[in-house]
Amino acid sequence: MPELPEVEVIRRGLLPLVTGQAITSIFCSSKKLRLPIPKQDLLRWIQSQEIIEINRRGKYLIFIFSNDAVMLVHLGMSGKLGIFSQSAPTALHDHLIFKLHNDMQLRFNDPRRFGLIRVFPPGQFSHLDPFKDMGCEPLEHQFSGEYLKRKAGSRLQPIKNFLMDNRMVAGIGNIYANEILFHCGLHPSTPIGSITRPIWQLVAMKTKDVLLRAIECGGSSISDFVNSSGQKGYFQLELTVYGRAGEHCPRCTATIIKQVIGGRSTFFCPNCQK
DNA sequence: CTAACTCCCTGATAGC
DNA sequence: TGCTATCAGGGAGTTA
Repeated sequence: MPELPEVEVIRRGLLPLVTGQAITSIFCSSKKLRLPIPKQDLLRWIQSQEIIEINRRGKYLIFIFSNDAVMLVHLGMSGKLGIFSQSAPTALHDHLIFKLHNDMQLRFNDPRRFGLIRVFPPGQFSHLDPFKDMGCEPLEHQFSGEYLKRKAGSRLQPIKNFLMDNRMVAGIGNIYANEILFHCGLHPSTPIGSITRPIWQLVAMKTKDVLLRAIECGGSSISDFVNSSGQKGYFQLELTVYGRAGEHCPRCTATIIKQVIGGRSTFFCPNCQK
C-alpha cells in the first residue's frame, strides 16, 4: 500500500530510467481501474512523446511530456510501476504498458484496480488543478505545527483520521499515521481540538522524520527497479507498531493494541501513547 | 458544517 | 485437500 515515501522512492527509481525516453507504443487493458484508463487520450497525447520529468504530489506521480501533456498515476492499494525488458513475460494485472525508445518497457500492474490513470492534454493540467483541495506536502517548509493547528481548528476528530485526511496533509496513509503517532507518544483517538501548539510542533517534526527515514530506507533498494519481478523491498522500513498487535512495545514492556479507529486498523502502545 | 458509513477490487490467510 | 469467509485500505460518494 504505497504511501508518500513509497511513491517518492518509485519516482526517484524511475527518473534515471525513463527521462528523455520517447513512448514508442502503448498497450492498455480494457479493465476499469478506479476510472477507465483513458486509452484515446493516451494514444492521442502521450504516444510518441518524450518523458521530460516525473513529479509527485501526495501519493500521485505526475509525468510531464515533451508536448506539455501530463499523466497522473495513483497506485491505489496494490499498484506497481516497474521497468522491464521487452522479453520479460507480462504479468496478470498489467494494465498499462509503455514501450520506450530504448526498447525497455514501463509497466503498471494493479491487481485490485484501486489505481488511477489520468491524462491532461497540453495546457490543461494547471487549468483543472486536481490538487486544489489537497493539503500541505509534509516535507515542504510550510508544513509546520502552526499549519496543523490552523487546519485542525477546534474539532473533535481523532488525530489519526486527521493525519490520514489528504485535504489536511498529503500522502499519509494508515501505516505512517500509526508510526507517526507512536513516535509522538500520542493516542490515535486524541481529539485534534485539544492539542496544544507545542504538541502540534512535535507532530510536524515527527511526521517529517518518519517520512524522510522511510524514503532513505527505500532508496537503498532502488536498484531493484530493473528486474522482472518489479520493485520489491521498497518496504524495508522497520515498522514500530503497525501490524504488531500482541507484541511488546520497543520502548516499554506494554503490549501493542489493535483497535479500529475511523474504520481502519490502528496499532498503538497503550502505555506510551496517551 | 462534520462525521460516519459504503463501495470498488483481488489476494492472502484463517477456519472448517 | 479444498472450500468459503474475512480482512486489507485510498478515495469518492452518500447518508446522518
